[in-house]
Amino acid sequence: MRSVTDSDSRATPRRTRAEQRQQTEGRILSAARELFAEHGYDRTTIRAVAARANVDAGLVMHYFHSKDGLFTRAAKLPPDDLPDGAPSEVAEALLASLGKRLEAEPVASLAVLRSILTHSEAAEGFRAAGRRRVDQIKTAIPVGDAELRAGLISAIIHGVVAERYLLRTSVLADASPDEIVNLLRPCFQVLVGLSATSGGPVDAPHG
Amino acid sequence: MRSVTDSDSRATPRRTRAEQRQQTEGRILSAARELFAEHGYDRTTIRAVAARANVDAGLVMHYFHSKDGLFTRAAKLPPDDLPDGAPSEVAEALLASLGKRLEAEPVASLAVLRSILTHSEAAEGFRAAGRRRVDQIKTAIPVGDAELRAGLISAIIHGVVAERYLLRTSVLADASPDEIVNLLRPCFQVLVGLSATSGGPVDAPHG
DNA sequence: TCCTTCGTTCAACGCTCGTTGATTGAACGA
DNA sequence: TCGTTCAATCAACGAGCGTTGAACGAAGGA
Repeated sequence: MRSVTDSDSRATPRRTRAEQRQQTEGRILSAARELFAEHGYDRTTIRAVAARANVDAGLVMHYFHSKDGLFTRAAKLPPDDLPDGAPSEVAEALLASLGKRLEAEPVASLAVLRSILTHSEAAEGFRAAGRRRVDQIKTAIPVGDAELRAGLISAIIHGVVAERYLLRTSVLADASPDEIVNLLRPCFQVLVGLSATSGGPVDAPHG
Repeated sequence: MRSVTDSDSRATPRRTRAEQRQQTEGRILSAARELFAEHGYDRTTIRAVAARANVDAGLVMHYFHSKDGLFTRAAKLPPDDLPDGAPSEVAEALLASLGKRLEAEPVASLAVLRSILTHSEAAEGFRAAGRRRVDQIKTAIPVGDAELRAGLISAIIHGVVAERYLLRTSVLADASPDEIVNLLRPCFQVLVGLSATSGGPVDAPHG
């Protein structure tokens, strides 16, 4: 219950300036990620971020120059690369990646997702990531409408994640990741060009 | 290109008070729906709605009492009832309903959808509608995890609609409704409990 | 006709927000 | 040790917002 980042930032004065700054910046970024994920860009106040990070609002401005700057830094996502290969492998890789996102809340990713519909910068970043994903999937699907198929898979993933974590639709919020992944498996297989009943592990319907 | 509701609300003074009021209210509601759908709840200003409706902001308050009141009225949706029956029929009905929503922008529905992630009232209305839909679908699916299956279908529909109209992801925004519906058909059939290749019209893959 | 009703406008209040600039005091380099 | 750097605070500005209440003028009823 006791850590270095306690309520008073000057509790342990035995730190170099660089350490101090890095630590404070980190605290601000964590607070920002949480609040952006919880309330979205517009409803998240610089003052609120500062308060959660035990810091003055002016300091947030000093470090990140603007609210947009803070969001850009806080919502920066590592590019998720799925291995290309046979369609069945791609389908399984997509399902595994989805499963991982359903195991534990991906806070930074939720910060973007929550703000996507009302903040143009978040939307643009999301579209760019979507294009990358579509291009990756496309190369593994040997059909003419590969782009649309990849786009649909993307839409399904984001729809499920959004309803589970942002909207907390009870059905999806309570389900186990495995249940969801198993039900979605035939969908992904079909969209990837496979028949629904061939290739990859297919579980019997639950219950 | 010419209608009674032109820029000047006093252009045709030959109207009774009730007509006048109803007309102005309608103009305000249309403007509100458009702006809520375009920018979401937070970024839509009462002043902006009033300006688009060629009316003073105070009048909007006078008629709707608050911004929330305006949103509630503007975002009121007619309940979409899909016929219950055999799983295959339900799947087709869901696909048809999706197809309709993909043919023409459903503005009122988009106003809700755009505001869902940041406005709690919109979220609650959405969840309620979702529960109704899930209950409807559930009765037609004879398996144990019917609720989750229905929830997934819901999530897919909203994911697709959101990416097409709100995010305007190029792949989904440019595709024809038929292409989307046909690709999604096997997914819905599987989720509804059918095998992907039996029952209902199944098109050959496009291209 | 006169008084009431009501659609509509206008100016303003109070609040919150992003942002700024001055200021303080401790860490730092010479 | 002394002057500089820089993390951090504080008070304030200006803009935009939802909301209010007074005021005006045309429609409606007696």
